[in-house]
Amino acid sequence: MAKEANTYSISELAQEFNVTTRTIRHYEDMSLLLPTRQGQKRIYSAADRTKLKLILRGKRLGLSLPESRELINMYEPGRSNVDQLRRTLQYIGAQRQKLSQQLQDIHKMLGDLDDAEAGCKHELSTLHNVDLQELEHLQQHADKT
Amino acid sequence: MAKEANTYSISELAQEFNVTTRTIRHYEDMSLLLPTRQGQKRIYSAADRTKLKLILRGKRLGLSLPESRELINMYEPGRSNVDQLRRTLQYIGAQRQKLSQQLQDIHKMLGDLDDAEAGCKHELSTLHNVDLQELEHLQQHADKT
DNA sequence: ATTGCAGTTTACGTTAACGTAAGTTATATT
DNA sequence: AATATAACTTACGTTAACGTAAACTGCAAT
Repeated sequence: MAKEANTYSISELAQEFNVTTRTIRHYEDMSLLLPTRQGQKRIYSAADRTKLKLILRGKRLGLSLPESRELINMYEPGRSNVDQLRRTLQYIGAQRQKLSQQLQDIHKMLGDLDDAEAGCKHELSTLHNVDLQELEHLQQHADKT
Repeated sequence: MAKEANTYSISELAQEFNVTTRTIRHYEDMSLLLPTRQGQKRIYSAADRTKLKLILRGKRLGLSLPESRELINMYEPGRSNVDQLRRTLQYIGAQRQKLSQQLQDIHKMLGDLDDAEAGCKHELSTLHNVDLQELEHLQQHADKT
């Protein structure tokens, strides 16, 4: 049984996810990540990498860092407290609501984009006709001289 | 033909969309809205109301105010410039990409929420069993005294 | 006339999420 | 040994999107 290292340096993760090392350290400051250390250097596990991925996904969806922290902690075990579990279930429901609202928003916006695109293309085509007319004028003018 | 007023005061819009008047004025400062005036007071048209709705939708999807401004301007006429139209089409495409990325993110996160919920409910059920066992102990203890 | 809203302007304050710079340390390479 | 490279800590700076406070202006009802 060989040792499966499967760890990452901070710059490896930074490269992979296209963020700065400062950003990753900031997430640690905000208690979203807690990599082990090798001397002074941070060593990130596969789990850490996944957490980072979740944070960035949350960011794309407009979550704050505390919100992402909540979600990450949810996915982890060891909350064995009934009240806390109930609160977590509440939170899950709330998040679902937000996401379904976002789904609606996205579909509406996609519709709007379709309309806008159609409008643009239409205008473009009429403008092209104008261009062609102007071009003909120019050519006639050129013919005359 | 009667006149259809269909205008709003700033506080009416604020109430309807659950934002502060400060927020609405801020959008004006950022050139997202440009209501007419009745003396000093701002008068918002139905079009202004729609714009506000678009801004807030954009906000829910993580757009910045300049981005929302772009989108709003897109939906309006009078850009009759070929280059500008092409750039707008580009922008539309980019937005679509972002939205489809968000769609993916949302579906993934919804899946994660399902998992988390299942985990929670499972833990809750086992904890309830523990509670029941403890309850029995307590009752037996109470019986003894 | 005054009290009380609803609205206005001006301007400084606040928070989140990093950016950026300066100085330090550890490891590897020439 | 010296230099480079990557990482580290500390700490002040920046930007967006408003919040908040202060002081002013109508207009309406008491």
